[in-house]
Amino acid sequence: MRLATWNVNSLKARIDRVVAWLDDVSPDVLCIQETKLAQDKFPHDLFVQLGYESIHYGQGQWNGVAILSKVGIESPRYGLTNDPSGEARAIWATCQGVRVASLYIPNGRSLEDDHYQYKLRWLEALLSDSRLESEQYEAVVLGGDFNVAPSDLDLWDISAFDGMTHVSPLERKAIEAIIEAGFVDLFRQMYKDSGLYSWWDYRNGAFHKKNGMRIDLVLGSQKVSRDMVWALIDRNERKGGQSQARPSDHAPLVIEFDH
DNA sequence: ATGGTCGATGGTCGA
Repeated sequence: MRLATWNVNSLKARIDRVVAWLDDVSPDVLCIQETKLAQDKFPHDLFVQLGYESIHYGQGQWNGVAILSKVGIESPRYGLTNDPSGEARAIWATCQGVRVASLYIPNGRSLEDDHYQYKLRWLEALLSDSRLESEQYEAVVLGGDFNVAPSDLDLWDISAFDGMTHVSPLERKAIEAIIEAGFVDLFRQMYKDSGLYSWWDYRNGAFHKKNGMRIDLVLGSQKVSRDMVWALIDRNERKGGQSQARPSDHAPLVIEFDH
């Protein structure tokens, strides 16, 4: 199975690029974050023309997550069991026997902000659901924008992140807790190098300066980890250019495993 | 190059 996750930063603004990318890469399953679409605005019919069934959990101008699948969608679930807010940040489906989540973890904003405590509560609720789903399914993948760089390898300069979110010990512990619950950071399993990022700020020429972070992850259960074949971050998709529509600030992460 | 993000939105916030 080829599975990808991509924070598109508005599906409406990105639809041409998403369609072209699906045509190029042909993932069996695509987890999308930040659709920024109301529930009734999602282009299910367009994706059907490309061979994909889809489910969407939208709330309008912010957030919004979706799963596209060429191999079926069963047992959809919206949100988290103990969701701290009700924002549209999690959606689940079974695709060809694989339990898939598309996740958009809260940003946190700053360590002093209430939104940071919300982020930590949200990650706790995700840990709880990850355990629940693991009891039901052997193959589980949690794909999404985690808004956490798991280690110092996952950003360009740790000194630029002193006192910032995305790297704080509590956020990293929350990711580590999911890993201790039996999940594996599938991209990191394949590559140990620094400098491999999935997000670059639009501002200050960050992409060209290689000032990025690896905050988009696919966490897989042991079964998926054992069956991994390859992984890649499609950083070409972060490029702009005069002949191309504007990019998202995130690049897609693609994994392939025997299934 | 005396500026330097983007998207939803319709003044300003969120990332």
